[in-house]
Amino acid sequence: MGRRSDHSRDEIRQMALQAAESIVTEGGYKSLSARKVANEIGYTVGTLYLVFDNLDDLVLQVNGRTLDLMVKWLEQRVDIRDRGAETLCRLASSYIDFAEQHLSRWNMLFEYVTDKGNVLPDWYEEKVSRVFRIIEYALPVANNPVDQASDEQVARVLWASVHGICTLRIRQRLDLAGGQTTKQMTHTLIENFLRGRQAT
Amino acid sequence: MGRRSDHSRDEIRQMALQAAESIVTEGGYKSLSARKVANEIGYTVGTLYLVFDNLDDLVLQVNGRTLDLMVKWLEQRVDIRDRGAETLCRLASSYIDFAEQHLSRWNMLFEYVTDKGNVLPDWYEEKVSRVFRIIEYALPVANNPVDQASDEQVARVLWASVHGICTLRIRQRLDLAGGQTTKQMTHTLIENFLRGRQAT
DNA sequence: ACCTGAACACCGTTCAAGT
DNA sequence: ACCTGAACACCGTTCAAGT
Repeated sequence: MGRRSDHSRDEIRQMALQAAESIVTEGGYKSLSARKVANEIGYTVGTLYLVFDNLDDLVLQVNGRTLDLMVKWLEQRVDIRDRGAETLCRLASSYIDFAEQHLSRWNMLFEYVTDKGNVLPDWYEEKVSRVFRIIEYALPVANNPVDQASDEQVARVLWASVHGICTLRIRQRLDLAGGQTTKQMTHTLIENFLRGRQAT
Repeated sequence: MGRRSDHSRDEIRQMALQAAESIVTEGGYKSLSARKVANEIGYTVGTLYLVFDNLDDLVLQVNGRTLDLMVKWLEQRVDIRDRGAETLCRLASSYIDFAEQHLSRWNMLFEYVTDKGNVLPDWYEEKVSRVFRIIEYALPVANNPVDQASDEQVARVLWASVHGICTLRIRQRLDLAGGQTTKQMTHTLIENFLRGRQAT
């Protein structure tokens, strides 16, 4: 056996990531396995461990790419120079659309629970905060910036909230009370919150 | 082999659920396995499948009990006759405390993604809405109930939001911007939202 | 009737051995 | 140097066979 050099280390990595993505997209993250990925790219399992630390590492890389995709998705749908409630609502709607459109990958994004303390590498944290930054820029300027949470803080509060609505909805933990849609819920949230923020 | 009747069907179920809970609490939901549960209760794997449809079924039952525990936890910490922002903040804090105190079981609660459509049985949905009802009762009466989302709707919006903050925090997807704690975030959320709701 | 335990078809991960 | 494939220690799930 051994020695083929058909592909560079990095090529194998890219191939594996793409294969993993299509497996997850097709059958959900529970259907992902090292053997399947290896098979799909025409290598054996062993090779995968030359290129990734373990399966969790591979998952993390895929999740990183999902975050990249999400940033692009949001930026394509909202003009980053716009601000205000309307823009934030459009961002929330786009976020929900993304989750629905890439359901399996979105699920994997938040399923990932590492065994030891859930610490994430810096490059990953950076990708996460890039999402938050989009929200931050869309925040309307506060009326009374004194004794107010900073924009950075508000962006996080607001986005975590939108995310919560989105999760519970997708995980079916949220029977739609009174027939409100997920988008309506996020709009209720954003409008009331911002009104309250201006009325300090 | 066969035939022991040391325990009734239901006793075995209870034992298995308790064993599963302690396994999850100890080592996280990823460490849960049918063989481990069987071993812990002194039966073989086969027996588990006489009592549960499959491992997902067992997980769902455990999750149901976690929800019961959560309801009790919240009710113990907040007087259900109280209403208003302060009460809601206390509920949010208690929710976060619960997640931290029962981290592994809380993680399992939201990890559970069924393969087919994520549909959950009625008895489970009922347990979920019991949590929402606690929030609903704590909502202050709206100033201007006309053209307002109903209390039921607002309760869901608000609680999904608190949940989102809690999730992202626990999953480490939320670097604490400006050093705000999770509890501060929920309070910012609740106070601004309610102020906005009264200021219609 | 109740439970077993072996079997099936899978896993993640490692590493001596081949080219 | 690069990759293999067999091995190890696990999985979930089923079901003929024992008492």
